[in-house]
Formats: sequence, C-alpha cells, structure tokens
Amino acid sequence: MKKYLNILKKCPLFEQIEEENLLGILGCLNAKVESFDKKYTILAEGSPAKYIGIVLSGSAQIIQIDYNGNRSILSNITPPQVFAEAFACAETPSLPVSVIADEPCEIMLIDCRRVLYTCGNNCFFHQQLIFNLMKDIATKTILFHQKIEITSKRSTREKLMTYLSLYAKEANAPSFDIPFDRQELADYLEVDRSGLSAEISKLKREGLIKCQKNHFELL
Amino acid sequence: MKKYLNILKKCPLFEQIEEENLLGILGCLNAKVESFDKKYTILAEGSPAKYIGIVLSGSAQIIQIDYNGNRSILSNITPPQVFAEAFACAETPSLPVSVIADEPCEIMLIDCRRVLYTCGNNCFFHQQLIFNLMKDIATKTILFHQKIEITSKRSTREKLMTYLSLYAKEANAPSFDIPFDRQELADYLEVDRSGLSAEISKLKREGLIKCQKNHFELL
DNA sequence: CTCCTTTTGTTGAAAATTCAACGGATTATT
DNA sequence: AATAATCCGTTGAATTTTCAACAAAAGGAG
Repeated sequence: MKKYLNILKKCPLFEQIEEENLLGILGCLNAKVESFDKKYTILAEGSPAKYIGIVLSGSAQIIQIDYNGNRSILSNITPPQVFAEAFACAETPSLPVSVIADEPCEIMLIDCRRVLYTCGNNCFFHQQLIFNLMKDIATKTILFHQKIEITSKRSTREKLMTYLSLYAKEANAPSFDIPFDRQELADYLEVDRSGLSAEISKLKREGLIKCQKNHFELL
Repeated sequence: MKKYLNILKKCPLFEQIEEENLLGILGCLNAKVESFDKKYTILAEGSPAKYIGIVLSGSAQIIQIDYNGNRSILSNITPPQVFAEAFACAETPSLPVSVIADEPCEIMLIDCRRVLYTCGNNCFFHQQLIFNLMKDIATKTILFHQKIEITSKRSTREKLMTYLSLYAKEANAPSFDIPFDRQELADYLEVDRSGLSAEISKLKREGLIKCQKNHFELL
C-alpha cells in the first residue's frame, strides 16, 4: 500500500486526512488493489454497486452499452480520481454502467459500507470521508451537467465546439490533448464517427481549429 | 414555518431527523420561504450558487438556455424535493442553470454554508444533514445518468420510448401522467417539437402506445 | 523491415431531424 | 359567452446525420 500514498493523498476522497493516518484508514476500510490490462472490465454493468473505486495508475472509462450495441462513453477517469461512488452511496442495487480499463491500470476498491457506516473501532475519520464523498459527488454532478450541455446541442459541429471550448477552459489553454481517439470522441459526443471526422476536417479547412490526432488547438 | 412541517419531514434533506427538532434546526439554518408565480425565476443562471432549495408546493424546472435561445430542460422537481444542492455543495462560483416556477410555488431556501459548516451552537444535526446531502446528491447523479441514457439514443422514437419505459418502471405502472407538455418534453428529450408530435402519432397508429395530452400508456 | 491490425478520412446514398408555417383544438381571460 | 392566447398535430422542403464501404495512414508484432 505504501507505494500508493503519493497518489492517494491527492485523492478527493482523502482530502484533509493526514498522510500518517492514511495507511491505518486503508486497513480499516479493507481497501484492495487490483491490476487490469487494457480493455478489461473493472466493474461490470449489472453487478452489485458496492464498491467505490480509485484510479491509482493508467486510466479508465465509464461506459454504457445499449441493446443495439451502441456504446456511450460517460466519462474518462485518471489518477487520483474516484469512480462508481454515486452508485455505491445511493445504494443502487446494481450498476447501470460498466467501468473499463482504457490502458493498463491499478485500481483501489473499497466497500462503501466501510466508508458510510462506522465499524466500532476508533473511527474518527468517517465524518471526514462522508464530507469528502459529498463534495466529490457534487463535483461529478457538475461534470454531468457539462456533458448534458454538450450533447444537448443539435449538430455535430456544435457538440464538438462546445466540448472543445469547455476543455480549453478547463485546461486554461487554447491547445490541449483530449483523452479520446476518434471513435471514443464520437461515443462521448453521441454522434457518428465518420460524420465527426468530416466535421473536424471542415473546421480545419475553415481555419477554426487545428488538430493532429488527439491534439487540438482553438484558433 | 409550522405549516410546512408535513412536507419537510418527508424531505430527503431531513431524513432521520426527529420532527420535534425540525423547527429549531430550520431556525439555526436561517431557512427562508418565498413564493413564486408561474414562469418566475427562482434562481437565475449566473447568480451565486449558495442556496439549497426545497420545493414546498407547486413545481419547478431546472433549465439551461444556450446562446441560440434553445431551452434544455434538465429536470422537473416537485415537493418535497431538493434542488441546486450539487452546485452549492461543490462550491461552484455561479449557477450554470436556472430554476423556474412551472406553476405557482413555495420554495424554501437555505444558505449552504449553514448546513456544511458548524455554527458554534449545539449543532448535533450537521453530520446527519451532510450524510443526507450526500445520499441526495448521489441519487440525483443516478437521475442524470438516466437522462443521458435517454438523450444518447440517436432517434426521436428511441429517445421517447426510452423515456416512457423508464417512467413506467419508476411509476411501476404501464399508464401514467408525465410532468411535461409537448414543448417541454421535446426540450427534455433534446429534439424538435413538431418531429416529436409526428413520432407520437406514428407510435399511436402502430399501436405501441396510447396517449392523450400528457397521459401515456405503454401497450 | 515487413506484415497485419487498427485507426482515420472520404464519399455517396438513404434516412431522419429540423425548420417554418398553418389551422384546429384547448384553455384562459374579460 | 366571446375573444385572445397557447398548445398541438400536420405538412413539405431544406439540412444533417447516419450508414456502409473503402483506401490511406499509423501503430504494433514478429
């Protein structure tokens, strides 16, 4: 566990918690670490929503696949972000999404009941964890609002430009790398891939953006 | 305040709080009640995100209007639901949405700092409120997932059927009233109103649904 | 370095959505 | 009860998106 401390102390779940207490807390929470290769399923849709996940290395995606096989990407998560926490905390019986390794990654899994309910020991830290979870879930809600703002646009062009503008604002720079390849970006924006490629080319020709692979620049 | 107790004791924010303590807590939170006529703005986009709202009577809508004037409806809220709590708890500087009265309504507004931070008095209840907020925001996140699941479908028909199916599941009945008129439903599904009307007619002709105004039945 | 796989851009045709406009129906107002 | 305002379904044209197929480019494996 020790080698993960540098990541974990930056994790929103452990905000305001002293580093020297962290190892003890992890023990009390019965935290486990697992490794996953690229494309492997970390948490499967339909399985019990009892775990709070933390990305320690690599990256993962939250996805949903409908009965037609269409993939929808809800978000991309990187260290030291938390995932699946809302489902666990809302005590949803089963997960409505899958979490997939986007590259080889190490994931910490914590049974949410260990976080939400006290265990009888000296659990001074529970209140802080619950407060942190509340903040974290609230922040995620904001991100979902952004995704809805993006996908509520009616055209591929507007969806893309809204996404890029928000990303630039977040990155605080007009030039940045996005965490998606073309198909993934299409699945995030909820549009057709070939149409998206065509629209990117058009925006380039019009001199509104520059783009090479997943590097974009707003002009 | 007394006349609102019956609603407030059912409010997710006050879960597990004894009714006899509620009035005192409301005082400590400095809760205010305001009335709004239909179509009036309860909280405006861009204003500081400091209030947690509770619908005491009537109903309200969370909406977003883009630079083209297109309205997007994020959700419809009825008593005793809470709103704007995620923005307040995430300490977002300003609201990215507006809250509008959908019919005449009474709204309780609470400054979120009174909830999140202790005031020096006998604030035994803060921990419970924070726990309740966490649960409530987590539940809202699930609802956003549902909205994304609906709007990620590529056709008006699929969006509508997904919406109706989820609504029927929620209502636990094949027949139900939705809280939207046609234009509002279109703005929730993120589609064109006239196209939506046409699609509803088509589904009726095909015998897949029955519908009169805002009453729907899945066949 | 070569072969194989995956990703990406392009194209054209089919299908769907949007848009504007209109009339009928319903609801609210005076 | 009459009038005004709003809501709703329909239509056809214009625009967009989707879909399928293909070839070029990039990346990975041996």
